[in-house]
Amino acid sequence: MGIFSKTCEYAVRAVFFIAQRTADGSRVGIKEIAVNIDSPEHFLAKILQDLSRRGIIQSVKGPNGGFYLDAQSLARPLSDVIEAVDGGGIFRDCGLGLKECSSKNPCPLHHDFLDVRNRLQNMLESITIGQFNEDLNLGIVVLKK
Amino acid sequence: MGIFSKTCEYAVRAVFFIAQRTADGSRVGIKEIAVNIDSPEHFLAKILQDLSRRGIIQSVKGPNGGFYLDAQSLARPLSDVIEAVDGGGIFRDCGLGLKECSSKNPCPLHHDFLDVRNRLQNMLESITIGQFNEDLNLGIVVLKK
DNA sequence: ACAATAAAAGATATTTATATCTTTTATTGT
DNA sequence: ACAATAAAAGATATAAATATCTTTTATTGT
Ligand code: FES
Ligand code: FES
Repeated sequence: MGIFSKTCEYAVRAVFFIAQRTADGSRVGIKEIAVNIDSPEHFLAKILQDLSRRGIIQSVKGPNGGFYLDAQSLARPLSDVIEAVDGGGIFRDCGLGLKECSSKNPCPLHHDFLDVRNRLQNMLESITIGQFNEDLNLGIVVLKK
Repeated sequence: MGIFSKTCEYAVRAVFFIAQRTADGSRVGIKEIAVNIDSPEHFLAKILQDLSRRGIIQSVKGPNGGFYLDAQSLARPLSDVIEAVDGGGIFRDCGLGLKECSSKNPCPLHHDFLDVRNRLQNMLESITIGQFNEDLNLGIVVLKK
């Protein structure tokens, strides 16, 4: 596994995809999302249900229903998705697994980890969910393969 | 889980502990290591067996036996331990889980991830297993609690 | 009202990571 | 040779992450 759990990777890819596909106010269904971000459909459904309950994404049932993002959601920092799915541990926990990460009783790598973690956090807090819509449209960046 | 697997966290903590405890040429047993880095003994044994097979740490059986590190091992970069336990994925894989991480078909976060990953890699490649012995002796850094 | 649609929810299955226990092998000192 | 020691190896066990399948609920258009 990488920096995030697989679950979280799916969540971020899905959220980016929904952002791009529903910029015009339409909705996109779970099947279409799953196919386009290359994720297991039913598993992704669970993930998106959870994000929907938390208000990070929006959804409507029934015909013409699906997932979408309102203006507020599009403006959210990506870190909100990470926190919702994986929790904030990646931003805060000791890189060597000590129960407490503190500059009082630091592990040998505390100083270095703090730096890497802060960079990661700053990066994810300054990226918004909607900011790649255009690049995705242009094919400059991709969400599968 | 954090940036590394739990397995890998145990491995790094253990390796640091062995380095400190055997700087005088002695050996340290699995039980003592486990207690001092707060890890499950038998599980850690498996991990250290693997590191021993790979030549990253040294061990001898029998009375006065245990784990230790030769001069070469003390000088190893910490990245070798990470690579041995978790594989190099953390240094190379796409942060969003795309099968290939490439600047040709990049994910939206490719640029940012590349930076974070490279920093992490540089950091772990420039840290040696033995370099915290003194800080550990002085209690400036710790491996448990 | 009704039928069709699509997400939500519930239940279950599979795989991987983590952990424990037992037996074997190598080494040492007597 | 022998008994004691400690890691290595083997066999299971448990927990968590990942994945699939089925049933229910909300919404829409007719
Ligand atoms: S104590 Fe380990 S990263 Fe802070
Ligand atoms: S393609 Fe995603 S990090 Fe490089």
